[in-house]
Amino acid sequence: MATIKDVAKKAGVSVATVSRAINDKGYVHEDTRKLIDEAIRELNYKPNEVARSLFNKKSRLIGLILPDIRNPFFPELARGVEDEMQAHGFRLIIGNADEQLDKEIDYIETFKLNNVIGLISASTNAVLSQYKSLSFPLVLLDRTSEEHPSVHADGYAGGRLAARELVNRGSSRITLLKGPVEFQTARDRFKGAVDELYSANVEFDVMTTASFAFQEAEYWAKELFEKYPDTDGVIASNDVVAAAIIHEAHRVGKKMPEELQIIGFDDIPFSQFLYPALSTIRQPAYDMGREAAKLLIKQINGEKLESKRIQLPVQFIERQTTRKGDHHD
Amino acid sequence: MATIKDVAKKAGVSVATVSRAINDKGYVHEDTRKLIDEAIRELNYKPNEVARSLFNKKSRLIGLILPDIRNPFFPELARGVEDEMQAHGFRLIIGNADEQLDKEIDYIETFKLNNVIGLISASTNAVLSQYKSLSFPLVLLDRTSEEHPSVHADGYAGGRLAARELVNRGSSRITLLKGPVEFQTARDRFKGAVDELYSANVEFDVMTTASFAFQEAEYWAKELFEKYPDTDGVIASNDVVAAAIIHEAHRVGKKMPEELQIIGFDDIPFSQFLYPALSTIRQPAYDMGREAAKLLIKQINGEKLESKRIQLPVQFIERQTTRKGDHHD
DNA sequence: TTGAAAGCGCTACCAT
DNA sequence: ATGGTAGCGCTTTCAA
Repeated sequence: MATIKDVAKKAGVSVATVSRAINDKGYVHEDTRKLIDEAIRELNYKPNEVARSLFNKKSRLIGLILPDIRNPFFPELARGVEDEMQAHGFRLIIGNADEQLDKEIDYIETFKLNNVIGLISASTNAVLSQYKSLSFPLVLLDRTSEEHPSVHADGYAGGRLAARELVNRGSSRITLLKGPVEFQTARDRFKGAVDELYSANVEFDVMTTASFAFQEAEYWAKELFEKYPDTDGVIASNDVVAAAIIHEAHRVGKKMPEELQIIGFDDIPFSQFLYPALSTIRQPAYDMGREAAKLLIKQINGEKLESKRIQLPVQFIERQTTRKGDHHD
Repeated sequence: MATIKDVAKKAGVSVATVSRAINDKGYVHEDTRKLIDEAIRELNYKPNEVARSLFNKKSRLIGLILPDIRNPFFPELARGVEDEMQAHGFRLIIGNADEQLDKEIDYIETFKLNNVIGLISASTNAVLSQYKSLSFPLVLLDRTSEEHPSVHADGYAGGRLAARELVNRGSSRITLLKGPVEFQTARDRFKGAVDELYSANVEFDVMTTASFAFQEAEYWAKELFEKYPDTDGVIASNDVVAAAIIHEAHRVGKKMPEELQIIGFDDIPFSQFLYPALSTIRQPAYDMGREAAKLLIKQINGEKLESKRIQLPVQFIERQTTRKGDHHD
């Protein structure tokens, strides 16, 4: 690979001048610049990012930590981040924490040691001391905390919405699945649903699903019908769990949506292909990713953030696991 | 962040000695080492990867290029790669090419400029000249070429198997979906199915699905039933497409598996949750990822590769979109 | 407008 | 067994 020295030699100038030329800093004569551009092109020169990074203590790399790359919600977030970053000349490197604390810590460490210029984390353990001692900006995605800027969907409204739709469509013995308690987002959804159910004066049971992951979703589904065989409406903790419940409902012979209504959360691409197609509360994952990226870029550029906590609206997506409602809103 | 200088000062030795100590190279007295370890711990020193990388022209980073992070097959590959790499002290950075050539090129460039020590690519355009001029080893994953070591599943056998199962279970007007022609893997599957169908002397139509992606899957499904309304057996190009077909089949009122059998390819986690649960040809994605990682690590360590093309077996997963067969194998 | 030189943090060579 | 030092490729003073 050609270095800046090669370029300098070829153009007959010093490396300092070349450096100024590439970075558009300080003076460089028009003619000299031409010479340099020419040399760069001929040698197909690309500045060595590592050397730059060593000097600047900043690369052009952005780290993104995902808690579980297998849950389709997160790849969608990643795409939003990616597209926005790409448009601004930053490069994204993704780390999959696999819901394991040590992996997450490893990735943070890797990102630090490789001089990322910023970090977006959609992962579990934002409370971690690891996140405090960062020398670069951090944005929380699909998570919140007091200390860091964040982007998340309105889980509380989502919870209320899910409950309201279910009630309006006639479920009266509702089972509310509560996601992992560590997640603020999961708690928000839960609280929203509880509040709505209380105020509508509808009976409901609560079951905790201690994870959002695939492997366990089936287990939660089985447990659900064992514990609450009479339930006629389920508010699932996310679409993956909802998918498992639909599957199990078929197995135990429940008719959907006649005998059992189900509402998911997320609206992952697969939900439309389920049978019956899953009604769900949609989080605008792609947009959330983009917003998080924008927030991070602002910080990198040293701009003031007008809002540190960006909350995006959710939306009820009506499909086939809910009945036609008589409501109007 | 503490540097090697700080450690040296604190331990009262030279940086050279510290360097030798951390890297276990050359002599360093037991007592000195203790001093150094002590200093490292007190300062919480971590060697700066960027500086190391600048000198060595090698980082500990492995690049992984995925063609489409939204197709659940690829995250599964990624996890295999990740786990194996982690066990060997390498760090994985994932790039999502999003099936776009320029993004793929960008990622290769980023990886180069950040001195990755090796690259695994599951992406489209392995033919690219970009892949030729690499200064670090490359392993192709879910792809093959003559020039580079690769790991892939036995698509040909998979195609045969899919066709055989469908025929044995009584489909006689089969529609064979052919994936994107650029992919050797897609061509292999196709060829396998064609060969089997010919030798079984069964009628079949061919429809090309020019992508594996979600957004288009629904379109292929609709096209399928418009063009071939009488088909009673579909060999889908992958599970995502199969999911869309199941969905569409419900819409047009086809009973599965009685009137229509479907076989997918991949066995992504979601397939078990479809209704009817999808029968499919399973690729051992996680293992493929691990094997690719092993292959890359061997190359990095300069070991000879006994086999450059690793082919993993596929397997028929019987679920509900195929009828009970009368066959025995 | 340009260039010489120092230095980012680390490793490796060569002395000692 | 240890240390001084050059140099990886780049940017940035500072002088010219």
